[in-house]
Amino acid sequence: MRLSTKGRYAVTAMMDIALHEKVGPVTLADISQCQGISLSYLEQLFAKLRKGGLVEGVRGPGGGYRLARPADQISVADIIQSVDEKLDMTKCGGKGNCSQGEKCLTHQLWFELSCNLYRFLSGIKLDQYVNRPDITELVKKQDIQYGRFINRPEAVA
Amino acid sequence: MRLSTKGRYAVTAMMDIALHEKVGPVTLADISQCQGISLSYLEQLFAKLRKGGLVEGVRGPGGGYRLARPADQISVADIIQSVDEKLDMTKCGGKGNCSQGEKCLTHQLWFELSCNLYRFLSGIKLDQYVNRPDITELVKKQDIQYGRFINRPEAVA
DNA sequence: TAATTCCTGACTAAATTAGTCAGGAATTAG
DNA sequence: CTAATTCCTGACTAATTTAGTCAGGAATTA
Repeated sequence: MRLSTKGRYAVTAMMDIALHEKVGPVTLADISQCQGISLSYLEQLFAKLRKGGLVEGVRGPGGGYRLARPADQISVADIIQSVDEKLDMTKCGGKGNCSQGEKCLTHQLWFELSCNLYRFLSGIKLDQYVNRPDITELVKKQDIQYGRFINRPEAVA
Repeated sequence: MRLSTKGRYAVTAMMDIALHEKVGPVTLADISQCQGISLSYLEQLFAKLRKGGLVEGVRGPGGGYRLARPADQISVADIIQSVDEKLDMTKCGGKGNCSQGEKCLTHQLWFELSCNLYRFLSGIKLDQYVNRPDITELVKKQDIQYGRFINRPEAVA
């Protein structure tokens, strides 16, 4: 489990989708513009998120991405794991052969730390932020600012 | 706050020192050999740990590094922060000007997540592992395996 | 049929991580 | 005092990861 800007990008994008869930699928072009992430890079990340079973793509006009399961069943850990592949922080990848065939001195340390960190990040689900009034208000403002859904009046209603 | 292999190296090295605290200063050469980290890279990391006030260097024969304060006052967060510099995960660095002068949609999200993560990692202190019998036993075994303190019989006693 | 959007793969650039090298400064043991 | 040990510094290189670019194809809808 690594925690870098790559993971932040992924979580940010997923959050954007979750926050607009009721409106319909969200295009990568919108996310790219509003969150300031390059479109092509988003496509790389979403290839992984799709493989991870977190989102579904909807092609054609009016399409975009939507969550593959409810927001209360998607955690920050799920997202980071999908894009960062590695799960644990032990040197040996959990095999326990880090030091001349035996477990190294810090194997247990990292194993436990990984577990705790994973448990912590698993506890944070997307819906925790979606259901917050202060956040949803901010979203509305910024959607207007960026002219989002300007040619989809049915979406806003 | 980033969490990468660099941070793992730093924590691993610090743990090695903490686990041998009673024996005396630990040399980077020993850490390098036992933990499998390049000596020169360790020197880079320890330059930062020293600046961060976590360790003190002792020069000359019999020297090495020791903790600058008790092990129960050094957290994993302290160590990672020392080597990875960045503290928070917001795009703007906490300034709140991420989106056209205003806070971006996910500013609050990352701010809070950073706080929580920091609180979590701050809670894990070095002494939690030093005081565990299973770990200290492992250390002894491996010190013999690597021939550590072979010319310092007073240390073992 | 044309526009939209996902989707794929190959490529490049920048940043970070990791390691190398050469040498100097402080300290201690002999 | 001398030599060995160890920290300490800075510049350099290599590998890996992150980020972005580009070109084009596939599915869908208006």
